[in-house]
Amino acid sequence: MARRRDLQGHQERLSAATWSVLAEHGLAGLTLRAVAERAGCSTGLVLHTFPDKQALLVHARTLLHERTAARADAAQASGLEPLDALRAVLMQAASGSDDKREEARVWVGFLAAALADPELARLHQAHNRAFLRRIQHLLAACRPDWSQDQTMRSATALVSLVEGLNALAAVDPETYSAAAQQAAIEAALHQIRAE
Amino acid sequence: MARRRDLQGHQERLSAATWSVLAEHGLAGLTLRAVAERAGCSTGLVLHTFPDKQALLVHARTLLHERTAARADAAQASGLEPLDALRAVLMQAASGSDDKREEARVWVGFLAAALADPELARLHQAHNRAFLRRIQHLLAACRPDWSQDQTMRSATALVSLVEGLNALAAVDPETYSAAAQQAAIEAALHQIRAE
DNA sequence: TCCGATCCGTAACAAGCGTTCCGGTAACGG
DNA sequence: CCGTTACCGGAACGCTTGTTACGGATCGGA
Repeated sequence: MARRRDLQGHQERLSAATWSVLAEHGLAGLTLRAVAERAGCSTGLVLHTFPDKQALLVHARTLLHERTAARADAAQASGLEPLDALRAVLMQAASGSDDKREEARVWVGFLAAALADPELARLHQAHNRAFLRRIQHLLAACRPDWSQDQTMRSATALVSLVEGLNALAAVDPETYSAAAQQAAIEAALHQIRAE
Repeated sequence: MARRRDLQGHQERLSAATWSVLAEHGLAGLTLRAVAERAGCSTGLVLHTFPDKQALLVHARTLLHERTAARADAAQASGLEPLDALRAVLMQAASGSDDKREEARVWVGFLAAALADPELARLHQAHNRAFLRRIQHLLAACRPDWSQDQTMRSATALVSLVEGLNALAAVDPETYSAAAQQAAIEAALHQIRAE
């Protein structure tokens, strides 16, 4: 026997480095060497931790979703009233702060990578549909009088609004500032309440 | 003197090939060789038509915007009532048909490329802000009683909704079908009318 | 203490990239 | 009809990429 490595720790550290590089240098700059340098290790460690580059991307994408899902869980639990819970979930999903905007850039990068990689596309679909279901359930609690169709339509619109805000803020943070995003979400919530 | 080349024709053909490759193989598959093969020419012609790869991307991005702007102009002119004009513009911007969905994939690709390329980011901002202003003006015609702030907020929400629908439909066309997109846009328009 | 198994950094590999350059070729003017 | 000139294809270059293989470093157990 000999020294035991911290596999899970390496995976998480390399995934974090992947996010960082992806946010800063985009998809084209996301090389194994750049990830290794950002993580402070060699490219050898990267491919001892993951079988290949795609596996690294898949792990980073999955971990990103788990983080956001946990954050959404916390936001959802914080709100007592159904509408407050819905607001909290939508607001934390939007890219208000700087680190959230970095996360939005990473999200756009993974989205573009999913255009060519079927596995990443599968992951994106699964995660986005889970988010859609979450909003749908919150919406049903807010408006139990709505039909399932109407609830579904409204959930689709809310999710599209939030992800559209994120995507646009990733490249144009001035126009889509935190205040502009909050105002847009608040207006959409107002519609939910009033209609 | 000798034979004269069709510079503009080559530029347009290569830009179209760029869109096609970008939609099918993503950012990573967007190589000069792939573009040349799709256009049915050699890589030499590509770099005789454009100084380098970035210039090709910039031209393709600009041409894409001009096409969509022309289509938006046509949609805007077709509607007699202000609300109908707004509806027509939003609907043509959404990715209902198959070729529109391909366009949405291209848009996502350029968006991700803009994360690392400042020039592409500049173009994206300019084009998106122009679209935002267009919606803002249409909205002002629909609701002259609204304040400028309220008009601006609503325009931001509408643009984010449409671009979010496009981005999500690019990777998950089943969930974000043409019908789902139209329903989401129609619901947003209903809010404009009712509020 | 020393052995041996385990882990990781280094260096090399082939493949593919953007880009350059030159030779053949096609078209126009005389 | 022919010579000149502009144009384009294709091969080559240097570089970077993902991936692999090897050797040294490092720790646990006897």
